[in-house]
Amino acid sequence: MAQIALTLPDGNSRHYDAGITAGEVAADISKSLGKKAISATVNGAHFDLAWPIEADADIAIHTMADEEQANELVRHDLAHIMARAVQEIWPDTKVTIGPVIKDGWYYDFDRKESFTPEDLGAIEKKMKEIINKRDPVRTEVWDRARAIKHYEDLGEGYKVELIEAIPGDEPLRMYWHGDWQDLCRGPHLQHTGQVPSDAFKLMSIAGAYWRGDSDRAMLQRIYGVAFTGKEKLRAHLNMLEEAAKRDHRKLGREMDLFHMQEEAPGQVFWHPNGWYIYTELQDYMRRQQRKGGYVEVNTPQVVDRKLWEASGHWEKYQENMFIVEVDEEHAREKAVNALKPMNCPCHVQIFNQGMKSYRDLPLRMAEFGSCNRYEPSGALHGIMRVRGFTQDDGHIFCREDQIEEETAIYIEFLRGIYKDLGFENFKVKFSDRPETRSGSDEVWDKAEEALLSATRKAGIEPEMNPGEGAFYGPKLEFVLTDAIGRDWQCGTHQVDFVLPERLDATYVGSDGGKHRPVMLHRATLGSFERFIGILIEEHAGKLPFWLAPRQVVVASITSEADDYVMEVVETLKAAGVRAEADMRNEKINYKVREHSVGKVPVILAVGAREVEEKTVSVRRLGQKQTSVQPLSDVARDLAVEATPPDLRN
RNA sequence: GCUGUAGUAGCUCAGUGGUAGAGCGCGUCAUUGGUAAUGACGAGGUCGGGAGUUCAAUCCUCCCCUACAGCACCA
Repeated sequence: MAQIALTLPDGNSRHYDAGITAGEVAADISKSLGKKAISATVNGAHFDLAWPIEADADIAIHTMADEEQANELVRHDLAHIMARAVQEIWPDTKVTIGPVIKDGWYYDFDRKESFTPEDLGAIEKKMKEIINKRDPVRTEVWDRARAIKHYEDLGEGYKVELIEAIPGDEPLRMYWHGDWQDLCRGPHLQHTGQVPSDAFKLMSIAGAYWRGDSDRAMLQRIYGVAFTGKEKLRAHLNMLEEAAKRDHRKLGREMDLFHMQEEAPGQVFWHPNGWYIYTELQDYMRRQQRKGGYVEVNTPQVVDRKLWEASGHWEKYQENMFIVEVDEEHAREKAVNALKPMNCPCHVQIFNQGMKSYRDLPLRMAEFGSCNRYEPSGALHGIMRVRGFTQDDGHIFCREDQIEEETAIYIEFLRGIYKDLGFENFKVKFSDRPETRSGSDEVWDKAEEALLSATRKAGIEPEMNPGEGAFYGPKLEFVLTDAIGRDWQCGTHQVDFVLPERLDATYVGSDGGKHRPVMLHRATLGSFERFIGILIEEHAGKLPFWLAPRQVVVASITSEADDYVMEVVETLKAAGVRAEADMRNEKINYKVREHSVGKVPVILAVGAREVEEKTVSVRRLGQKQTSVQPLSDVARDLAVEATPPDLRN
């Protein structure tokens, strides 16, 4: 029999017969490792202890102490155990797929009756029974025909379809958890008892389309979370509870920032406090854009469908547009308009006025553009995904050879702004051509290459998002996450060769001939609505002082201090600080609590002593200790903090 | 849009086939207090909307609206 050399992480090599399993290697190294081993990494691949190793390789044996591998195995085995539990309780249920995801797993089932939240308890109980049985996990390799026949006989049509969709001709791995069998690429643990029975929890039931296709069957998905130990599960559940407190919908109410109501789904009623944030941000962005060489414009809300037909949006997005029909009495035909769902076609109209020369390029055009989109009801989410919103939109008209430079300039522009707003780290995703698109493949080749190369030159290696581009061009997405870790695209930068063509934008080149400009679509915050939502969750409501809607409350301790309270408020206002007085007949404890809950960053308490000394007692949000300082010093310091970062020296 | 869950006072929630309750908030009065809730009293609800069953519906049935979780979508 052939001999193979396996190299351990410490550099030592051991020699074995080919076909030895990682489990046997572990046992050979030491008896205790043989017992504790759960899996192995063989040449970078995660191996089941039962799989044969056929050639020389680097090998590392894993135990439960290896968090990454242990979590994967525990979660993956739990997916199987849950599917088994469900089929034991409801044998008419069809199984489909059940992958490991962040913090846990899910499994999709097809069953006539719906699972109820109460069922989760029953499933959990059954799962614990299976774990306690310590059933062996067994693996066999079958050829495809046999596997297909097997599933056809069982009536598991989804499994048959899965096998048929797996490319190539390789044999398939079949797993058994006790008597229960599933098609699976593995790896797995050796018996169900290795899964901690107290470190998982079934979280929720939701619908999910088979193969992610909304034209196909709606399955029932059960989500679970799992860890290697009880403490880690508890910590995770605790984290979720904390994250729920940062939810912008909750804080929006508590801080009196905005509300939404049935009559205007997906649209925001901004209250005075929220509008402070909004306008502060807008003022900031306007300054940044002026500094960045943009000209600001403004375009109509209601625009004839002809323009949307010309741009291609009518064809692709008609069902997501608010249609405004005007039936003018003497008009020959009814005018059909749409509320502007985006600004690009309007910006091209401005570009098209008059004759542009290559000397005008790059032309950076910006608009705080209010848009309305009829988003599907299920997509709405607080102020993060809405039907009425305002983008900090901009379009850069430039020559092809300016794409890279403009992209590089833009990435730096965005970076500086995100940094000012407290986002040092953000994801960058690159989305290339989607299936349905405008423009020739040559044009797409050019656009994708230019965008990607500029991004890489900016020192960013984006995450690839194949097929997710806009219909007119590839895009870069700048992604921020909410309190519970969901991704939200905020900034974007897109190359577009198509729209200038469709809307016939031209400029006169140095050769005197007409040329087609390239259009770069870009938004930094994305929309004020979404960005403010993210901002609230990121800071848990404790916004940077300059963005805080209520910056200072001056609270009297006794009514003797009322006159002085007003003096302090006036002094602060004169210094450019948003200050308000609280002279209610309440105890200082009460006032401190109320304004702390309201996330006011600074509370200044004044009583007899402060009146006497012309001082204030300063209390910062989240801090317990206070300090007594001269009013003039405090006014000076807060004036600096109240200044937006781009205006400070 | 799809699957599931939910909608009772401004907020968080309890409750019942015989037209509703708590805490907080709000108002009035008393209290002038030193850094996360002073006390007493009081005012708030056609129980998301519509239809049906019933002597009687906030509660049961159906339809609709909205929200939440996930899926699909996201110019």
